[in-house]
This record gives sequence, C-alpha cells and structure tokens, in this order.
Amino acid sequence: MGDAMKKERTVRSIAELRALIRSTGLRSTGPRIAVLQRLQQAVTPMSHAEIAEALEPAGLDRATLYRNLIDLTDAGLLSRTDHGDHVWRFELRDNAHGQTEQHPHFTCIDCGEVECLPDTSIQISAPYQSPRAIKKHHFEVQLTGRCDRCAA
Amino acid sequence: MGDAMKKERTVRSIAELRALIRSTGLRSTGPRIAVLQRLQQAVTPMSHAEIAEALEPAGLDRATLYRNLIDLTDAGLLSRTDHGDHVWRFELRDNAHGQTEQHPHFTCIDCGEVECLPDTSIQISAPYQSPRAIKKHHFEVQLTGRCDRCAA
DNA sequence: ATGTATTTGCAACTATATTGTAAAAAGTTT
DNA sequence: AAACTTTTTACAATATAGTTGCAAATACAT
Repeated sequence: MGDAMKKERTVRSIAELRALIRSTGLRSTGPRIAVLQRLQQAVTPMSHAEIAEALEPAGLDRATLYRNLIDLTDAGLLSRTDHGDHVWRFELRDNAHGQTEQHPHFTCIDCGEVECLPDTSIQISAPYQSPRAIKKHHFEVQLTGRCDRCAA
Repeated sequence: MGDAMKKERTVRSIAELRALIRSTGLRSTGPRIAVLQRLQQAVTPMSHAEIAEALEPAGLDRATLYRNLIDLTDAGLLSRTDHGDHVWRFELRDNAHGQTEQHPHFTCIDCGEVECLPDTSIQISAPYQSPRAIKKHHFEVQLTGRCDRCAA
C-alpha cells in the first residue's frame, strides 16, 4: 500500500477484542478472537484464503472461518467486499458500531494487489437522477486498473 | 437504469457482427453471434447466468458460453467486470478495438441491480502517490450502495 | 471439393463456498 | 462451582461456479 493512507490503527488487546465481540451479542470464542487479531495486523483487506492460510496451521477449520467471517460482518465488526476481481476480502471496521470508515480501494487487474486510497482522492458530483445513496454519500468506491508494478 | 446514461446504441446486423468477430481473428459461429446479439439488446451488463438463461433454451451449452465470453473478452469485444457483488457481468464494448468507453457503475448491495452512471459524475484527483493508472485515467470505477428502491 | 485448425457439446473435474449435525464450549442461573 | 441452555465448533457432506479434456462437428482457407 502507498504511504498516502498510512494512519494510526487502534490495536486492541485480547480482553478488548473479547469485550468487542460480546458487545455485539456474539460469544467470544478462540476462532473469532484469532480472526480479529489477524485482521487488526493487516494493512489491506484480506481474502478468506489469506486468512485461512494464516490461521489453519493453528488448527482453524475453514467452514468455521467462513461462518465467523459472515457472523462478524453481520455483527458490524468486519466489512466484506469484492474489489473487482471476484475475491471476497474482509477488513476490520475501525469503530465498533456499524459505520465503516470508508475509503476508496484500487485493485490491480493483473496481480490482484489491493491498495487503499485517501478519501479525498475522489469527488462524486451527484447528477439529477443518481441514486439517493450517492447524494447521501452512503456508498463504497472501487477502482480497478493496472498497478505501477504490473504496468511497467 | 436511470435516464442519465441513456444513449444511442449501435445495433449491428448479423452480417456486421460476423465481420466484427472475424476482424478479431476469431471464427464467426452461431454461439458467438447469439451472445453478441443478446448483449447488444442489454441495457446493463449481464451476468453469465442471465446470458445462459436467455440462450440455453436455444440449445447453447454452458461451457461453450463460458469459453466464448472469455474469448470475446480477450478479443476486446466484451468487458468482464465484477460489480462488487461477486458476480461476473459482461458488457458489449461499443467500439471494436480495445478501448472501452468507460463509465462508472452503481450496484445495489441488496437487490444486485446494476446502474450505469454518467461519466461526468465522478472526478478523480490523483494524489502524489496514487497508481499511474489513476493519473492516466486507465481504470474502471465501481460504486456500491443501496439503490432507491431498496432504501425505501 | 478437400484439408486443417478452431470450435462445439458433452462429461468429468476442480475450486470455492455453504449446510447438516453431533459434540464441545460459552455464558447464565442456581 | 454444578447444572442448564444456547451458541459455536469441527468434521463431513453437499451445493455452486467455473474449468478442462476430448471426440465430433464446423469454419474457412486453399
């Protein structure tokens, strides 16, 4: 990821992660804590496969991982997005309750690398007939193209 | 789709589609003409499943369809994109040779409907460290949110 | 017409994701 | 802290999406 988006990331202790999970009504379990711990170290959204690769050696089951990623997403702790390359990627939401701190993503159509862009890089001018979501700025932005490395 | 993007669409005869396919070096076959014919009637990008549903009754094989969608995409006649909902969608490119006439898409995260937006609705201001693709305007833009109908 | 390379259509297969369920664990109540 | 109830796990089985292999059929050049 470029430097443009580098920012302070809240790193939570296991006890804090426990409390965070419990606050959504879900039970605090080993697999869930492991997922959140791994994702809070990530600098870009991680695919299920990447998370699995990181956590399966520790004995985590794939189906359990899938269900947890969905549960944690439904609970508002994660966001699940497809960055244009047909791969689901999961990202820790920075605040606990729902609103995602949004920023645009750029995905390379060759190597698949995902880059976070500063929020200021894109202006949307809502035309007369655009969906209300756009006028209200309730949407996600995804760009796809060839990254500098692959373009070279 | 909103009126904002409604525009003249070139409708090609079968003979013209034949010539178009041949011009890429591919052979002009029934399935390929059927795909192009169907896509030139479409007002939004179509998923593989939608195209299959339209053409299988006429006896088109799914594997053949997959291969043709890929071949026609590689040949530059179609574009294949994932609009954020993990579904590949195919769109006829308006001109024959490579450059897609780009415009942003908006996809509803609830109902999955895809809407084409006018090209003028989004300004990208490339920051110092953004990928070259952005500075050169070689990228696709995809927005996701809740459409008016689902938000109501 | 004939010949060669491409394409089709069918089936088999791979990869990804989801579901069923008995056993285990979390959290609550006593 | 033992007993209880509900959620979650872990394994297997199953669905879904997309790909591959290959013999027969077709496109198109000669």
